[in-house]
Amino acid sequence: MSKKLTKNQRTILQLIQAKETETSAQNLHFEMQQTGLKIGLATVYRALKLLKVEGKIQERVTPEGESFYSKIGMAEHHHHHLNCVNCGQSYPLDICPISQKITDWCQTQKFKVYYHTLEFFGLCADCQTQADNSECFNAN
Amino acid sequence: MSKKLTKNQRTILQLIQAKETETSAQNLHFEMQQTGLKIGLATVYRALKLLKVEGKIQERVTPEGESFYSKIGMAEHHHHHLNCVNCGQSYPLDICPISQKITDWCQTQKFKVYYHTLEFFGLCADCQTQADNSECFNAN
DNA sequence: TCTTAAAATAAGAACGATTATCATTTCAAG
DNA sequence: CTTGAAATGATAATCGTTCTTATTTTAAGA
Repeated sequence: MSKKLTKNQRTILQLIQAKETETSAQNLHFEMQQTGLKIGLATVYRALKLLKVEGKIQERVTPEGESFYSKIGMAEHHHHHLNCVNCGQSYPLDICPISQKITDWCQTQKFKVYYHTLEFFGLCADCQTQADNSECFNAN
Repeated sequence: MSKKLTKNQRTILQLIQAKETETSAQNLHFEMQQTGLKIGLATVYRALKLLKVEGKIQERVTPEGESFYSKIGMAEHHHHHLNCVNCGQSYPLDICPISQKITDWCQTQKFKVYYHTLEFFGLCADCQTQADNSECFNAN
């Protein structure tokens, strides 16, 4: 289990671990191109999938269907979001009410938990006023 | 706010409310065709977006980027999942550790919470053994 | 009941992130 | 140095979703 990583895979893992914010596959690809590292987009996706399956990074799929990747949040230091169902904006929270006890229980379900996501959905301040005016339902 | 719904929009809302399980836009479209109701796929998507923005239904985006819709879970009667990062399978849970107190706190952030999602990610029983053998990383 | 402007709709094209394909290159064991 | 497996790059294909545009429906006013 957990085979030795290739150079590309290691580079991507390090890039992600160096970031405090989540990033997309496309963005990682762009960054590597800028740095002079030639790498195919498909390879980036393949590496991300591998790292994900090995539990080394975590993925969040936005309401728009795009995936963002980040290092596994250590202890209580990970992020959840308030997501606006109208404009799609995500506002990070810094609380996490999921106790270790709950994660432990999930493990007993013959499921190996790497991490969890907790997302709240509703209307952000801006869209609350807009929605009241019954307009701007095509924000993003 | 909350304008009168069109016939199509009402039909879709009722279809969703009649279901105990989440359903996709494509599936709703298919079902309505079967029933003899002629409706365009785009109209289904527009209706779902409207209902979502009005807080009448909730959306869950799978790790594969597909959206599933369901009625807003009343009280503690909604669903969270164990999601396998390898094969993509979602196993519904029937516990929810998010207290009303937390939701209330989110409301104080000038954010109107309609609902939340809580998802656990890791390896399901099958994929744990497969991953140990370092194979089959292309399940789905 | 007509008129008419706004909203809703249908059909299909377009979009875009992701995945599949496949030929080529790299890697590691022998 | 061989050689087969794994990784890679370039690009085509996929597919759920959104956009476009012409048409139809709706609802309010005359």
